[in-house]
Amino acid sequence: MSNFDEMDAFEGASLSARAMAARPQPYLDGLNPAQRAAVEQMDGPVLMLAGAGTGKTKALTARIVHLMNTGRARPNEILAVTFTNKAAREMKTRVGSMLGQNIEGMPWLGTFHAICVKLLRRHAELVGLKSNFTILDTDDQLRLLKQLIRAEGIDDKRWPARMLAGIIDGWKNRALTPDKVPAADAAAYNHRGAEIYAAYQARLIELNATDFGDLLLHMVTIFQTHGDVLEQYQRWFRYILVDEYQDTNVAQYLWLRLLAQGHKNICCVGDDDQSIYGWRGAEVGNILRFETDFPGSHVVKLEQNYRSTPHILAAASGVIAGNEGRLGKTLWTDREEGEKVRLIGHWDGEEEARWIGDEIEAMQRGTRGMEAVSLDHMAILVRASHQMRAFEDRFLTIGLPYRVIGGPRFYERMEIRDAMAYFRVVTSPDDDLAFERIVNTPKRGLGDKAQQKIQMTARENGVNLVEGARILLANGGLGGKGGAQLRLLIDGIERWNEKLRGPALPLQMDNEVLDNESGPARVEYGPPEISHVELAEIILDESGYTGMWQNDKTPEAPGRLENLKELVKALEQFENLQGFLEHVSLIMDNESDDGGAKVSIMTLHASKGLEFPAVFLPGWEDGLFPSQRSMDESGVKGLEEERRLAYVGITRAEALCTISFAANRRVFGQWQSAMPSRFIDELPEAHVDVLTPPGLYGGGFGAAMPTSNLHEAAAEANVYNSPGWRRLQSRAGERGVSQPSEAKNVTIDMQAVSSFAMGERVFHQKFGYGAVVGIEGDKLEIDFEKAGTKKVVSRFVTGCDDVPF
DNA sequence: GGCTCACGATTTTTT
DNA sequence: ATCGTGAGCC
Repeated sequence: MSNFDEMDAFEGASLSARAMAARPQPYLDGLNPAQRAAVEQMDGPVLMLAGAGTGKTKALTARIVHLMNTGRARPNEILAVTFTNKAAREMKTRVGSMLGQNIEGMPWLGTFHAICVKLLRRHAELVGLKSNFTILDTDDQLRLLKQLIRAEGIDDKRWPARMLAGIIDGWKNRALTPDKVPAADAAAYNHRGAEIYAAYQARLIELNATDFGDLLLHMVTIFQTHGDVLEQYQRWFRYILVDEYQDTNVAQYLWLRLLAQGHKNICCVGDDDQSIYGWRGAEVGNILRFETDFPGSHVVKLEQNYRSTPHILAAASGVIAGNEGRLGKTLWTDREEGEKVRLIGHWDGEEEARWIGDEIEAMQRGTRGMEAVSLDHMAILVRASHQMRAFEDRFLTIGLPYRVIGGPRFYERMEIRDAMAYFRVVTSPDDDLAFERIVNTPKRGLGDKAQQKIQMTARENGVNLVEGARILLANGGLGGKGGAQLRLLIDGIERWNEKLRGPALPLQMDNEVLDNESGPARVEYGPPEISHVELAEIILDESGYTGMWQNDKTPEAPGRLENLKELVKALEQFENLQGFLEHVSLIMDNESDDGGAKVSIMTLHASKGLEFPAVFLPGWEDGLFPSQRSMDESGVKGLEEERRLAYVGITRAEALCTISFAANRRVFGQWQSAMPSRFIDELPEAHVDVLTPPGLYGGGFGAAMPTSNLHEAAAEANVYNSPGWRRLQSRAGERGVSQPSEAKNVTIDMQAVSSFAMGERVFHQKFGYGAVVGIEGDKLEIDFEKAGTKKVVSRFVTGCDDVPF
């Protein structure tokens, strides 16, 4: 691109605009016309419809840079919202590197929640909160609800707190405060839902706390009831950008719409075909309605796909075409044809796992002249997390390294939450929920009775639980071992709190004007006597929490201690405990990964936004995928969302996509047979290879025979759905008849014979301690103390010098 | 107050 | 099958 081209584009524009345009704009190079249009259409509402793999992040970041570069907005006047911290981080990094310098921060680039926290801290008093409110996690939320439910005398067995939490979340997603719950929802939670919701909200205010949903809800409320506050931000945010717009819920939508009414420069990026979060409140309708919601808008479609082969795109398009009411895009690519999508049926889930394992090993090795593929470049995407087990079991047995994406996150682990609760009690003694969590952890002999006494005393005196406990002890209301232990804890909290050196005076909150640097109102802290890292160690140590895990003999204990160490290490990056707690309540991700190539296993939901050269999509059976529950609960809408999930799955693949299903599967301990997924029928035949299933003699079904119907070819599996056939098959499997489609030379490495002896006590990362009860080559059969008998490759276990148990 | 046994539920999940 | 919860028992 030359500057002349650039000038041409601006011919007729004012001199200043031309002068602006004359600035170097290297970020425009390498954008395709659609992307470029999305970047250069700066005025008014813009909907960037970005199909899978069409380079939307590139366009989005280029747009941000362009806005700054052309002087349309300063970095702090751009509001850029994402759903995940990961996305926010990526955008920050990319904007930074595109600018080729360290941008002086974009304070308003972040997740909906992070941005709302910033705003809410400035205006907390408008909804009855103090600016230092705490953000409850789901655990606290549930405990609080349970208390309220019991106080109402409701049987929380018949009416679980979880259920109510879900209902309340749903209302919050729809921006409904207790007084606005519609009559149609009156029957919710045994007709008491709205009532308890109101009580819950009131209690949160008392606790000076919010849950995640409140962050949005409170801000919408403030914007709706305080025109002056809203106006101030409408003026401030000259440009608004929203990522993954199809995932926004009603509250987020309202929030955005209110803010966008000022300059009307809102750019929403999304793909209606990838809307897969309807079950948690996302409204596809938001993106479908964009043009009517924002009159005078421009729609730009990004349709050139840079990720997948034509066969893969065609397969995905074929499936998604079954949905009604799409905005409609046609993905295309100039890549080479590549391999067709592969389809294969199996006898049962275990065989499916075995076949995929073999297939992965073959690809890793490189077969049929194809290049070897790194395990990092392969992924297995499942509908429900319980499907992962079959793969984990199999991969553990054959020694195939894998990683599970999206399991419990670091900050959701019990030990981390416990530790955090200690920090919370120390930093804010009013945090009753945190106190409840740790008062008897480790065990201090303070059971229900003692805890109730503390609650009573606190309530009678109108103080927090820590204070209540102190009074109770002073009155001699709790004696014995429990009393002494409680004394220790209370004294400890006091001691730690002194060492903490509470916050010095918060700087004046200025609600009138946004300061130019536009950071959140900052609170300064005095110099602590000891570092918060040391303090954290002291707290965990003196409270006996670390000791509790050191004395714990379960296989998880060492890992938990490790996590605690990591937690303390993470503290170093923060100025103080408060800052850390704030960060953690919003950032719940865990990206730590040790080296070594591994196959990724994850749910389809977790795979959105990712890509892999080779993707396996197992479990395509009606009832499992599409999920029966989804169809029962949400009918056609549910089915369409499942179909979008299929679309997301297929479009994760760059070069090789393998779909499979099993005729039989164990569900909740019961064997069940299933029909192949209806989505299989929707795959366009011209782009699919039906593989011969292994172990089915003579290619019992679908053997690349010209059939008019893939489904029919695949469904024949059920013909053989009898116990006798099954037994025959399982034996065939054991004899090794089951082979991947690529013939391979199986070499059994006899060198690898394990160095373990029968009866030897060993330790395994996942299963804990056990004894060797069988040895076959390098595979060991181990009777684990906790996990039962498993076959495991010897290099995954370590011997221990312990005395045999 | 702590432990054991029985019962029930069991898609997807970020912040 | 398996896991977490809660009631009931020591």
